Amino acid sequence: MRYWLFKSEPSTWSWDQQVAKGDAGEEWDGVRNYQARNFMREMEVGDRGFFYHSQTSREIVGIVEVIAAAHPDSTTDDERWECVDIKAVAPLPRPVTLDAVKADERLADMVLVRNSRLSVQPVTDDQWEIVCGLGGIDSR
DNA sequence: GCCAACGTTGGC
DNA sequence: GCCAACGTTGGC
Repeated sequence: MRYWLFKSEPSTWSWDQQVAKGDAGEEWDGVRNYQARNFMREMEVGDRGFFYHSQTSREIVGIVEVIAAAHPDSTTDDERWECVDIKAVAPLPRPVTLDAVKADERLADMVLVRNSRLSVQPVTDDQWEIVCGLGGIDSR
């Protein structure tokens, strides 16, 4: 299993909205960036990811699971763009802020720090465990 | 609200 | 194929 990070502005699509979708999940649509799309193409059903709120709160707030592999993005006719479907798995008991990530030298290489503009990012196994630890959750 | 960083577009 | 111009993102 691989790990990822999904970034969203809460005013556009928030964790609460994701949770409200339940196990049915939702398309992670609207991505118009080749790097982000390519990462989604690599995803497999069962992969897990962090849900990150950009802009106003700037923190990792929950864990999601990929429930459908990459398929055409229903919000555009442009066949270049694809997306996966994800569902909310659990909130982090203690959201991990961007400041906390930056303050932890073990996380210095996270894409979130290195390339803050990329909206879909890979997360290493080590980074996953560290962030889960900071968030107060068992990283199974 | 500002600005730096980055990606995309289009003229040549 | 290069590069300037432009648009967007996101941290501050």
